[in-house]
Amino acid sequence: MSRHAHGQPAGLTRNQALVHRALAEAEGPLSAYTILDRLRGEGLRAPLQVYRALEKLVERGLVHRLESLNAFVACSHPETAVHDATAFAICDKCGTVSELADARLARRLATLAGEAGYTLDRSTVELRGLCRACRPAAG
Amino acid sequence: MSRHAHGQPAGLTRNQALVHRALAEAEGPLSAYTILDRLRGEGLRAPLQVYRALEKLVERGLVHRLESLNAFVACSHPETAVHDATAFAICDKCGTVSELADARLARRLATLAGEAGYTLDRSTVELRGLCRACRPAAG
DNA sequence: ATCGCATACGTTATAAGGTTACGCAATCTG
DNA sequence: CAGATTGCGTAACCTTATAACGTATGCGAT
Repeated sequence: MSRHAHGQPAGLTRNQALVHRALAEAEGPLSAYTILDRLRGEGLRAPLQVYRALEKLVERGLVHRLESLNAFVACSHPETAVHDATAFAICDKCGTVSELADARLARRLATLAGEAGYTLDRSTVELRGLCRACRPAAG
Repeated sequence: MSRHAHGQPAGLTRNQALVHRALAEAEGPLSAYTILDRLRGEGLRAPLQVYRALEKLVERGLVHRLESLNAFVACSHPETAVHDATAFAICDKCGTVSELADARLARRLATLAGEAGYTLDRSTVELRGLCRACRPAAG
């Protein structure tokens, strides 16, 4: 496995490693600007530094972008080869995010896209609702 | 059906009708600011006028927001009751969008969310790839 | 070694997308 | 008619993302 003992993936540049660590240490998704703020102490100053690092990290499947939130999360199972068919459940109240991998869903999406005449390159699946903790207790 | 002969849904305010028409007449998705620009001739001046209209239109299921594009499209089957489980296929080359409704997908998403401990309120499913016309011809 | 190329970096400025705050007008409801 | 609700218009502002430019560094081929 391409990691050191400290859990940092190998082969990252300084900025990439900083951004990845910020996300890995966060409880939930962070916006690019929040990441920037958290890394000012490390010398980062401009949005582009963060966006460039994020771009590479997303390419490598180490970070996911949550489109409906304009935010980013560290991938919770970076070992997995395929990261472009991942679904996310997002709690509308507390913001908790769960990463879901499901082959059946992936197949259904591929089939649907194919039937509509599209090749499927990557998919965005974001489910909004309430997590167990935030759900009002049942009668 | 709640429409006039001209295809405009009934019960819309002026701004809502303008925004809806702009989207219905467009070939593809439009950003809020593009809508605004197209409606300046009709007297719209500020982003908020468009966003407010969009909010209502989305609530009523007449318009969908494409999160991965930060853009909006008119719903292609507004008669359908349920608009919160719609999937979209988006061509990365020409920008064409197809709206896909699929009960099996909807069920799978509901199941997945449930298994992860979430209630499912609404889902975002956006499939990126190439449409038939843009796909390089096979051998 | 050094040229050419690719990749990352840093900085400034700016574009694009979205919201807050405030007040007025019309409509509905009791 | 009082109060509530909904929509409207304007200005200012905030957040998110990219363009444009130049520098530095590693690396393979001549």
